[in-house]
Amino acid sequence: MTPQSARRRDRVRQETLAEIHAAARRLLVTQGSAAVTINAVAREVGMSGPALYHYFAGHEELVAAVTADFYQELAEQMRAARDAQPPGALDLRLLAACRAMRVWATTHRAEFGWIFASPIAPPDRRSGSTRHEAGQRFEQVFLEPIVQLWQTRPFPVPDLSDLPPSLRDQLRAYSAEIGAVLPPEAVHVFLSCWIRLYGLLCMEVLHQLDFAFSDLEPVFEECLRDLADALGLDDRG
Amino acid sequence: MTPQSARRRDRVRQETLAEIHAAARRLLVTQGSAAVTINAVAREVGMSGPALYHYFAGHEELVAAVTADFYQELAEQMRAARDAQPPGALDLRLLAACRAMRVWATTHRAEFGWIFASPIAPPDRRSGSTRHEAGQRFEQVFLEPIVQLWQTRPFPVPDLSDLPPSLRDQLRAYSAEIGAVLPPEAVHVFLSCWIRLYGLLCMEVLHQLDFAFSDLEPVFEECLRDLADALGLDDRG
DNA sequence: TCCATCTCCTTAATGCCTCTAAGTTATCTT
DNA sequence: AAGATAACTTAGAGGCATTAAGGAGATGGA
Repeated sequence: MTPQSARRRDRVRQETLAEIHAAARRLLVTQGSAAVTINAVAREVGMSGPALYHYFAGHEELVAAVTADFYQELAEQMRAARDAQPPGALDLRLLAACRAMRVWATTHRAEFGWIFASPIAPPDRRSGSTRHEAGQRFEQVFLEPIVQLWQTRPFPVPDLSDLPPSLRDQLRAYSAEIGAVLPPEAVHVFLSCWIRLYGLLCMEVLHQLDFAFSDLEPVFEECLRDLADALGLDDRG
Repeated sequence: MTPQSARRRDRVRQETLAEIHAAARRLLVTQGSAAVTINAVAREVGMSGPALYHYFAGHEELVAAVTADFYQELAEQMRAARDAQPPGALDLRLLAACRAMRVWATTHRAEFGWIFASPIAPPDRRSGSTRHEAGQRFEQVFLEPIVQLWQTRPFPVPDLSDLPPSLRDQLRAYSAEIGAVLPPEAVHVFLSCWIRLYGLLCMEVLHQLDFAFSDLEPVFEECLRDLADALGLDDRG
């Protein structure tokens, strides 16, 4: 066998794939989600329609692949911002990750919106799907510093026995799913923070707050202060 | 003139219009948002394609009209739940409206999702659009009891001078927009509550919390307790 | 070196979609 | 009764997703 050729062929394929992803993204950003069609993307990269089926099983798969890119890029940005802070400064690291999330979301509105409102319904949450895994990695960036925080300076948590049984069970299940790095009651705090943060960005990007706000930055900062409070952080960041 | 005939013709038109709305909704619920096409809707009501253009300028307008229906029905349900409580029980009235919102959202997932993730991007927030007005009425159902609450038993508010100037300006602007029925600092509390409540439902319906929760009812109830706290409500409801 | 094979791409074709145009029929209006 | 209007039809252009069939060139074994 000639690994030389095989390698080259593979490299070309990867380059084409990257071009396709870039073209799809360009179309999304410049012309909206409806413009991301197989044909348009193909045109953009100089192929004709059906050629894309050598790279994706269909439109849905293309969308999923691009969505996974976005998750990854977002997670990467957050991770970078987080890791730009000193390893010991857990507070700063967590806040930096949060702020990086909003910065990415607002500077990449189309992409961020695409993440949770892509034209594919219902959202593909199958375990094992590329998108699901990318989403997991994204959540992970938050989870990690919170776990560290929990281990070095535990934040206040509710008493498990005060929570409704149904909620308790779900917290236990998720705690198990993440490898029990957090006990259920700490999972509860983590998820509450996540919901407030991500929910706010979700509404912002979907224009659900335009009726009252033109700039959500101070609202986001206030949300961060709330979370810092809940986690016992020093939020002078 | 024969108002008799004119009235009849108009009645028939309204009936057809209602049939169209119903068909679009049926398609949305049973086959997802992508199935709501002009052609499919027309087929459903027994007309052929272009006939629908006598009722809507195009696909986008049809979508907007159906979306407005949903806003209206949701607002109606909330209002009904609210008004089923005694006029004096502001706490119960507010909580009832919130719970009705979630009940409608979860029993009409497709419709609720359609409200903020309809295939039309960017969301149509033009003042004067049917959808914008419907949205306003929807928010109104919340605003009203909060205004009453504010007038009869003011809830704690932040000091305006503690807020960043940009936020202050936006709160002032929105306060003015709603006719100054709430001062800016009370608007801040109102909007914070709204964001948490609506944001949670938004994430639930868009499947953004499936990774951890299968039933968000207890999470929603906890959120309600937080809001009740913030508003000084009696939340034994 | 030759030839089978595989990869990547093409065109053709089906059937769906949106939307416009033109024509028909039934229903007002006067 | 005659003209106007509303509601609908079919025809058709142009785009999209997807499948099928085929061609050109690189790969790789003989």
